[in-house]
Amino acid sequence: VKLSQGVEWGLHCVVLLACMPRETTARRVELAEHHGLPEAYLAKHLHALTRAGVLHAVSGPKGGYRLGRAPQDVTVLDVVEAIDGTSQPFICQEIRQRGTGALAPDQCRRPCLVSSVMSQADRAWRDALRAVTIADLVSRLPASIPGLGQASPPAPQDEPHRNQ
Amino acid sequence: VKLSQGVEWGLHCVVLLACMPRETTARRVELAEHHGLPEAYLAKHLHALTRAGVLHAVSGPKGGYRLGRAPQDVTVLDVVEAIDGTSQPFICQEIRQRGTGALAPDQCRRPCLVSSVMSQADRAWRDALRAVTIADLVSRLPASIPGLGQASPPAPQDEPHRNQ
DNA sequence: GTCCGTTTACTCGGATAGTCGCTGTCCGAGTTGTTAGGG
DNA sequence: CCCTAACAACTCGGACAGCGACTATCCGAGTAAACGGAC
Repeated sequence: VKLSQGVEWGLHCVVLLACMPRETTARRVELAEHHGLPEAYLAKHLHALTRAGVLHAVSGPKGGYRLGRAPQDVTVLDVVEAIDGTSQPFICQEIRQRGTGALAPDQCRRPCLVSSVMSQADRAWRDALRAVTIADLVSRLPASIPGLGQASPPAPQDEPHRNQ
Repeated sequence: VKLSQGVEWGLHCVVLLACMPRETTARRVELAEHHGLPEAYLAKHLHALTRAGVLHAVSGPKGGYRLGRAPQDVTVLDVVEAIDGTSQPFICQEIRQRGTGALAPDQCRRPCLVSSVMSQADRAWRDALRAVTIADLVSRLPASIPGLGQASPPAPQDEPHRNQ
């Protein structure tokens, strides 16, 4: 059981985008610097989120990312599946039909019990993630964490050439 | 989200051992050939199960593996954690305290919301696996799948030297 | 016949290569705002 | 003054190395049964 760290990055970025006013785009470098993340690698995950429709990317100047759907229509599961894939963690190899103790095919009409238990657990996990939306996370934020959109606009020339 | 295939092997082996009469040891090669699995690699997972106390290993002739506890006292989660480890799939990196949008330490008294949701989902997953014991799986077996312990004992010299 | 010591064969356990996917990084294609020139 | 067209800068998207974990395999340490000999 191992979960990609990109899921954490994607979730925080999506929550941050949901905190901003609608139709406002945030550039990739802004999201990266806001969280202290490598901007080049973050691009990979943001692209995956765009492919899944969770985010909407705008090219060119004044471009950036914004939410593809309303915050209450984006679940945590959507973000997780967009980044880590939709494949089930457990794939039954039907070892009950192999080896000296192989069962007859007619004995295997019903799915393997082991596979059934693992699928049920996986369903419980996904249901727990599907029950929480991005809007829920935003509404539960401790206080005011607008973060983006406060420090940058007042200082357009924040770090022009690093030495000045 | 990725699950080791060794979990499937371990679960099937544990169920098979639970189907045999108590105090009966099954050799590693028997378990491997019964399921059509590589015997050398299966050793790694069986050793992990032994380390966790799920299985009990006996060395020497007439040795082998047997259950370390009663079937109703061994949960599916025990097997999964023994093979895949007990570490949580999601580890919060506290990125909310990094970057330009870092929060003050006193703002981070409560755990990160993202981490909280992921932990809750993980708990649901583990609870689903903990609710099922090996005895439950054995009782739900379709018909009679004793498998092991029927072909070997009647033929003590099954394959003495491969050419005979 | 019984007991004991040696041998022997058999078991599991840990150390050793190979391969796939996540991690991390870079440069190019596409698009839009800007600007200069002409009408 | 207005329109048009080329320019330029900025954005995201896809292709390229590096590393760790799972996969797969081997041989050695330890143990208990079996056997032979002595009593």
